Amino acid sequence: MNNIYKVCDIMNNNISKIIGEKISKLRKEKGISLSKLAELAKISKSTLSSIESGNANPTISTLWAIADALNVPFGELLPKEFNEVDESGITVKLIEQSEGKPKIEVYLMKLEPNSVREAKPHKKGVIEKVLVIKGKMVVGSKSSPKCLKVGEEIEFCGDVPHIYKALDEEVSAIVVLYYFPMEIVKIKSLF
Amino acid sequence: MNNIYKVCDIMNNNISKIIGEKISKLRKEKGISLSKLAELAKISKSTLSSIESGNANPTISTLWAIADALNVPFGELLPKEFNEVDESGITVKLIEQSEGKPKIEVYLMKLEPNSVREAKPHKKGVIEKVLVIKGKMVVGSKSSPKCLKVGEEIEFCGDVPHIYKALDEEVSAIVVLYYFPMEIVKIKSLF
DNA sequence: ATATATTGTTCATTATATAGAACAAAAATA
DNA sequence: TATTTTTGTTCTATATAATGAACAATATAT
Repeated sequence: MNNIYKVCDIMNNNISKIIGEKISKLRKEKGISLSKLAELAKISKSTLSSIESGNANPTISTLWAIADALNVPFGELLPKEFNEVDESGITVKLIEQSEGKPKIEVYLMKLEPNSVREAKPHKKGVIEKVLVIKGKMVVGSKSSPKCLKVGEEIEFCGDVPHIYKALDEEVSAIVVLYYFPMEIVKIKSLF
Repeated sequence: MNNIYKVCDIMNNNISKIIGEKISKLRKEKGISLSKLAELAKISKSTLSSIESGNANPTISTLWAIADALNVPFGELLPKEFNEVDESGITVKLIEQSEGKPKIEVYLMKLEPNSVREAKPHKKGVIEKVLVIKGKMVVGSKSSPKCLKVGEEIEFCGDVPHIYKALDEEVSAIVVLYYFPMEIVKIKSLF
């Protein structure tokens, strides 16, 4: 038993546990029994039982059959992605990235009401754009943040400490990082 | 849901084939050999070989290890989800939606080189914003579309026929739909 | 040119995911 | 009430996913 197996086992356990819980939750929401779901998915009860209890490492075909039987998209069974970070009520998910000129990263940021994130400076020459999709937030350089509402956007140099703060409702925003040297700080109100 | 794929893909090919092709494609894009990827993912060459060739039914832990080694989110290896529409080289995926005022929908649009999409008018009072993340594209109302490159964005009334056209490289763009009555058409160049 | 390393595939072996039967407990039936 | 059905779990047996070695074909190095 070497390290590789050890690592695999640990990883596997976490994923399996999350998947198992999701399946169990979805099944109960649909109000069907484990036996019934196994029958619908055309897999054995024992297999489904071990998957739901988290002591399994199911194959893709088995999972697919379960998703199909539950009538949910496959991704519904999976844990949150690696690129999805959750800290103190703020979730950041990488949507898209490009290695062009400039290099770009696009994130979907979700903030629970009144949550705050203080971000350390990025490298010199990083421009950050924030476009508010839902709610109201205060965002920008820590020294002079601006209040934005739905549809508004801000751009600022990412190389200084900056802040994201949701007001008293849930907030969604698209955050775009441009990696190249510039110095623009402006705010644009669309509506 | 998955029924669609069951009918369209799985009956003929199968999930394994699709997954195998995706992994192979992603690996070649990264420019690494099968042997190297197997090493990175800490799985055997033979396993990876059979997965890529479509003659396998991998476990979730194996797939997870491969996604991790490729440095892509797990979902990247899977067939497209239900919210992802593919037509003539253009993929549109719903990223986020909000029922606020205005109602907003955010999409990630990916266009293969030289692909074109002509969209029918939305309802009156829909404003559409397009932010280019990668490549160059021609976008806007069909009568007066504009050419945008990375970092540039356009807003236009969605209630007229409009067009999305990639130039000779792959294009990614964030598309935001605002559902409320207004009449703005403007273009803003950031860089 | 020869030697060495790396490519991806195929095979036998090993590890393990799934199936199927047996089981007790809880519901549902009579 | 007693009987039957259905619940989810836990075994053993079987099917198969993953491994590691052997392989020919290329590529790289000496």
